[in-house]
Amino acid sequence: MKSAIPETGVPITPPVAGNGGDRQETSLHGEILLRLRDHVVEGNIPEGARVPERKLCEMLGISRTPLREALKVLAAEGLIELLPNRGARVRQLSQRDLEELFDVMAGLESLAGRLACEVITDEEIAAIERLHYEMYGHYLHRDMHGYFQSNQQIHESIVAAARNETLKTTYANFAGRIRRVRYSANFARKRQRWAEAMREHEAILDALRRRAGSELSDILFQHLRNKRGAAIEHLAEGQDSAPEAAPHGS
Amino acid sequence: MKSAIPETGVPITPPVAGNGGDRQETSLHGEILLRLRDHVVEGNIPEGARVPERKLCEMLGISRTPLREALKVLAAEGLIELLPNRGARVRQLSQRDLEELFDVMAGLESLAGRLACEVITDEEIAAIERLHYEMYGHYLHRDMHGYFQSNQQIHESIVAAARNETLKTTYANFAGRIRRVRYSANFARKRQRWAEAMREHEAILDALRRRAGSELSDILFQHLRNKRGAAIEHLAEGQDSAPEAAPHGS
DNA sequence: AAGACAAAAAATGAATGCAAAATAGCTCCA
DNA sequence: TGGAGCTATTTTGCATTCATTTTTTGTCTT
Repeated sequence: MKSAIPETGVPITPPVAGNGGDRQETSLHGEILLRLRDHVVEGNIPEGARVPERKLCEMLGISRTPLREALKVLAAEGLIELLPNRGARVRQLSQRDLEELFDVMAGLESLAGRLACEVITDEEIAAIERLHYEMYGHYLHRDMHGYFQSNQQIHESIVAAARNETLKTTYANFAGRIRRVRYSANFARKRQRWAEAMREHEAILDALRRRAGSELSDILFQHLRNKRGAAIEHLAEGQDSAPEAAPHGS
Repeated sequence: MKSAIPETGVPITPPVAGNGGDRQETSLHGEILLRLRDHVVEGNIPEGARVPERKLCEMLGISRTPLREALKVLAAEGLIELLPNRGARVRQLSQRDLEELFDVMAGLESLAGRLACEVITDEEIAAIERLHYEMYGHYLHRDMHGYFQSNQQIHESIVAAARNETLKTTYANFAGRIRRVRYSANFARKRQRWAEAMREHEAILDALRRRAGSELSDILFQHLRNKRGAAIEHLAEGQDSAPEAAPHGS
């Protein structure tokens, strides 16, 4: 490798010499794609901010060609926007966009539940039950973060139990798009909504045990619909106007 | 066999001078993407066939850079595969892949139905009813092709009625992936299954009229599940070994 | 004659170069 | 002082070029 990384910018991750580490990805383009996607999903770039290619190239230590390929893919995934002749910006989600995304996620999880009922094993159910009680513990201790994690794991377990890689990939894609929001959405939970969510989770588990596919499908959809409501409300309050260009005084 | 593609130098479509005609797309890359996607979706390239960049460039009359960008996007969409250092090939769907795709489509339509019930207007329902009777006419006349079209239009109308652009886009993506199969799947319909499908459509319309969301969701899922069954069977019979080179002469 | 090895040819992956478009900067004027 | 208009710089889009990797071809050995 000869291209000395211009010292202009700080590399997004430590400049690993070999491949990207934990993920097996051979091509530079693929590696770039993974890193850029993470970088965007994790919210390191302010929403709506213009992101000059040159800067990204310097940050990543590569030329523009593979970067542009990665950008095109990220745009296709809905994470960024590509304005003709005007560069890439992190996609800014309107309230309507969020509603739509939440609904699609709800549909996917609802589908996952239905499919899971057809093929889930007792062991998988047992594992989800364990997560459920773990989550219940967090609930009792008012441990928001722990609750969030267990909750997420439960939902992911259901998706995994559906044994449908296509679904899983699609689900992951949407999850990435709303990840930022999802997190804050979780903290939006008021005490009451929290208790409600716990009850819904009981119902989910119950339907799952009985392998009641269409029932579970309904419950999951409603559960996520309620979540959506909380999330959107929360965001509507919090970020009314200026989501970018933070006033540099504070 | 080396390439079922027209010989070198023949553009896929006449080299439109201005913009792409009916679609508004400004960038060359975008134009290329649309054309290539259509080209693949319509099945002009044999499945699993290697597609040399050079040849495509000549066909499209462009250089490799925008073409490669488009290929990356198509790969992200699941239409083609990109083997490292070994070029692009049209993605070959295994039977399992198809099952998964059909299930996800079923989930998406099921979701669409549920959402549609919340917001659909009487006019939209009336339009779907018209399509339904039109389809029934085709059914009575044993007009397979007409039936197929009306059927497709009904399903698309339901998706449209959900008023969720994200869902619509995602649905279109999956529809593209299985389009080839979908078509032949349709011809797989035996007389009996056909009658069954008509009855299911009656039920769909009924649930829609009553705005019975979760009921419609169930019916749609089952309807597509049955379709899936027919399609997969058909393909398992017909294309054991050679999944390409469709004898479309029949 | 069949298989193995090696060199040539071709294809891919990435970098660089160049023209067009957009943004920034500057001058001039009311 | 503030804005319209023009110029310079930056940035994007695409073509071209360079370096590897893969594939093909040809020869030699057993």
